Amino acid sequence: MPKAKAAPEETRTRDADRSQQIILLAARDEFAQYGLAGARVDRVAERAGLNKRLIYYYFTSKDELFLAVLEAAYADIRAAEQQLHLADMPPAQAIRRLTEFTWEYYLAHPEFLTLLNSENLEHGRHLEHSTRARKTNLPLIETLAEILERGRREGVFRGGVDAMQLYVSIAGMAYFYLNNKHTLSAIFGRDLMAPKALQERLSHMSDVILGYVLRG
Amino acid sequence: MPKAKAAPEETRTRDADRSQQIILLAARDEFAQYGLAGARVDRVAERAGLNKRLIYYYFTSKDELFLAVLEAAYADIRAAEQQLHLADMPPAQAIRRLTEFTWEYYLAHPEFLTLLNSENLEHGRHLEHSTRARKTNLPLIETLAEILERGRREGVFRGGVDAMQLYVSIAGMAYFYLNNKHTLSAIFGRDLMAPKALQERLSHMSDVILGYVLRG
DNA sequence: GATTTAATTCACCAATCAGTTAAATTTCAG
DNA sequence: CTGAAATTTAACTGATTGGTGAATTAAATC
Repeated sequence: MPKAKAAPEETRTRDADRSQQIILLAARDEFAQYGLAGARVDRVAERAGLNKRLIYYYFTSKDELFLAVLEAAYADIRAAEQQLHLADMPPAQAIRRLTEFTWEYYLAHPEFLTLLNSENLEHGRHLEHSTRARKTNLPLIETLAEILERGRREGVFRGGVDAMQLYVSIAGMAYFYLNNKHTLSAIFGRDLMAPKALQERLSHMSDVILGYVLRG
Repeated sequence: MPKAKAAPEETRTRDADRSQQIILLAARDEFAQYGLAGARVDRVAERAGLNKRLIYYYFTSKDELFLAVLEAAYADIRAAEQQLHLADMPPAQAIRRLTEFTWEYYLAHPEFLTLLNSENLEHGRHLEHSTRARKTNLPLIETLAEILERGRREGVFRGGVDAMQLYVSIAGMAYFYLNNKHTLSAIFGRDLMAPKALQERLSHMSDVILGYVLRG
């Protein structure tokens, strides 16, 4: 980036931005796999193929590295959500789409779930000092509230539905299943990750959520 | 003082069972607070007021201690559920009661949530080797399936509802809210643990779940 | 009350970990 | 060309960690 002569991008031996990005992704995987306490900075360096010292050079400490990972994770999911353009859809379709999206995103990004767990285990102490996080997250609830209001005005949705409650329910139904798939599988003796099982779960979720918001 | 002939239980200075129980409770709190990786055996000993060596004497390793804690946690919640006698209630009341119970249990036992998280972070490797866990958990789904079937026969419930799906949804709606209360509060700027907020959450959950199972 | 057995304590690793020190290497503006 | 900034490296540290061998003490049994 900080250079453009004739052939700008070829054999970059040094690139601060790229190094930081590599560290961030390596750290994300490490934190996701082992949790904050179980993660090892040495292993992050190994994953990144970079020296450990560099991690401290760019991110100061393990905690600040974790915060950076967490903020990036939130930014990623909210950015993906905004790509859905829910506000442009008919209300019922928007809710269905959000449900599907949430399910599929959690399925494709299991690291998001464990990162959330780690942060909450520590009472959200990293996020507390992050104004960035709130700013990226609030728009979702606002959009959802508008959809609910629009649906109500059009007479297809019931009234009195709180956007945050609904979002937490959608997320929770997906989250619990996927986050706890190992214990649930062990306990109930069913393979919860079989394609058919995944399909059934999404179908069930949609039934529950749409059955709730749609006017009986 | 250390004597008891006629009266057997008074000032026991040594009691293997009691010590094991004390260790188990101390370990539960430690694992719940810090997760498996973050938990420290030295701190468990400190909490228990007993020597660390004793923990290894009774539980062999940190992992086996964790398994013991986890099995006890499952046994506790399933025992409490059985006390509800759901099978003796009208179907709709039983579902409502189960929803309330799940919410209140998670609220009163936050350690259950984080223990689950820890075990799933490690792909359920402790529970895998535990036949005890499956035996304590399956009856719940069987009971729930019977309730759903009874409700359907009586014409109050819709058909085709899978007991496991429904249970996961009930648990998930409670779990996500309570487990992630810190990040959700930080993000949405609402105190999710205020009495009124808690009441609203349960009310919402009941609406969603009963709205789903009840025949429209 | 002596002896055996079980419960508990003490003292101690060897390995690990987050973070640091100090210096080497590479890039590039001037 | 060169000096300084940017980037990379290896070696180290002080504290911590799960786990252990052996001694000690209380209770049960003889």
